Amino acid sequence: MHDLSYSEENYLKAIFHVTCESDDKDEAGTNEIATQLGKKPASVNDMLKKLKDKKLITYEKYGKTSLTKEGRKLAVGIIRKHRLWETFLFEKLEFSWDEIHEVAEQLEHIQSKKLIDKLDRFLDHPVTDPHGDPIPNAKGEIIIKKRSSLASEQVGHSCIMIGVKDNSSKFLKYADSLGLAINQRIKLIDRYEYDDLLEIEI
Amino acid sequence: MHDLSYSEENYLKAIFHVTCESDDKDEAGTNEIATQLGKKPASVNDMLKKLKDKKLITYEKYGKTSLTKEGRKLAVGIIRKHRLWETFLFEKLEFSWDEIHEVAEQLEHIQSKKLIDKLDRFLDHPVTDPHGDPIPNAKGEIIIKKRSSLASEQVGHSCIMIGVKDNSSKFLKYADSLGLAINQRIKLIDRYEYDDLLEIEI
DNA sequence: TATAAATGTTAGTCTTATCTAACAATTATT
DNA sequence: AATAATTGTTAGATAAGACTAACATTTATA
Repeated sequence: MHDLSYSEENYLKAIFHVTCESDDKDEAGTNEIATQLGKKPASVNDMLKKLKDKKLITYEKYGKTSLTKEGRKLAVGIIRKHRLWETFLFEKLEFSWDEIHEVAEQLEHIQSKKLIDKLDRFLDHPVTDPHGDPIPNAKGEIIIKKRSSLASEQVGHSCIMIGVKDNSSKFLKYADSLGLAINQRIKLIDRYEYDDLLEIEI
Repeated sequence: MHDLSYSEENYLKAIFHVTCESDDKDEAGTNEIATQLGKKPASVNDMLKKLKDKKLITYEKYGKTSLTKEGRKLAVGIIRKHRLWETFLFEKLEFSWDEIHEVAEQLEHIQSKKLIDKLDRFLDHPVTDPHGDPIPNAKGEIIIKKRSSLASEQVGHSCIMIGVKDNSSKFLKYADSLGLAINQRIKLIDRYEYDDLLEIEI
């Protein structure tokens, strides 16, 4: 049906991340997508035209972008692959939390429906990846959990960490060093007015 | 050190197959490589120049090509990845004999030394892939078994099938339907002079 | 609301990898 | 050895995806 290039897949995924997976907005701008992907706005502009021609996004000159039904379906498929591979790397190959993202960025582009279905079964149909992000099912359904960020919690309250926003190796290593992990209970002890630095109890 | 493109990797692999893995010759011609890869000779010519500049092959105008030590090392690395992935697909994900090659063609290009080392351990350091081909070890050593083709055996003799030359899905399905499999004993019953068709007992 | 800042677009260039068509060299054959 | 067949090379075209630099539009702000 749709045969997407490596690049086209990355753009769809990026658009999904800044729209569907964002709490506030449901449209993406050229610059925003460029930042997300580490590309230049001019390159993004070229690709938006192409994706529009393929009817995977809605887009008008100087306007914002969002995924069409078809585009969203494809994006979710890529994210499903990414998160299943992350789970495989973490659970079966004993990769650490901070190493899996980079390798999954490559593995997510492997084209084989059968492979993903079999991987899903091999992993026993996991529902979240090692970072706490939901894994879409084979039908393309994804449960986007309402999550509130630690920064928006009130001092004195306690909560459970269900995921992280920043999947960079640097941040995850830092989180690890603090003892932060998925399903870890966190109590907000204090917030410094000056720079919103949080003091927490793990 | 060397960062190869998807395409460059495929060329190195193809050159390895028609030289190092061949019984008769140790050099490859432009046409031969083109056939192996399903590309045009002109494209191969361009790439040979590039690989020569990178010191991965030896090549002179109108001459034959062979891998340098460095080129061979890289080619073996790709083949190691290919065959480990094939083994994974067959043994862990229950893919069939004829389905694994196509998917491994994609997986072999994933760049992560750690991934391959961990996959190797996960599979318990296999020495041959599901088609009977040897898997190079982590040092890049590969045992190229002396194999004689069934066609060169004498009538009345019996032998053990250790591998197949043609990894195409079409051929492997046919082999399967005949009851042919790795480690299968085969007896050569008769050979027809007319077209060298063989009659065998499985 | 006029202007500055931010954001988005276009035109033109570059690289990689492929192709076709024409040409050149080598090898095989009569 | 002359010629035919095969094999290898070159030049020029194309397509994808990225870039820079210049320009246009929209949004924010003084």
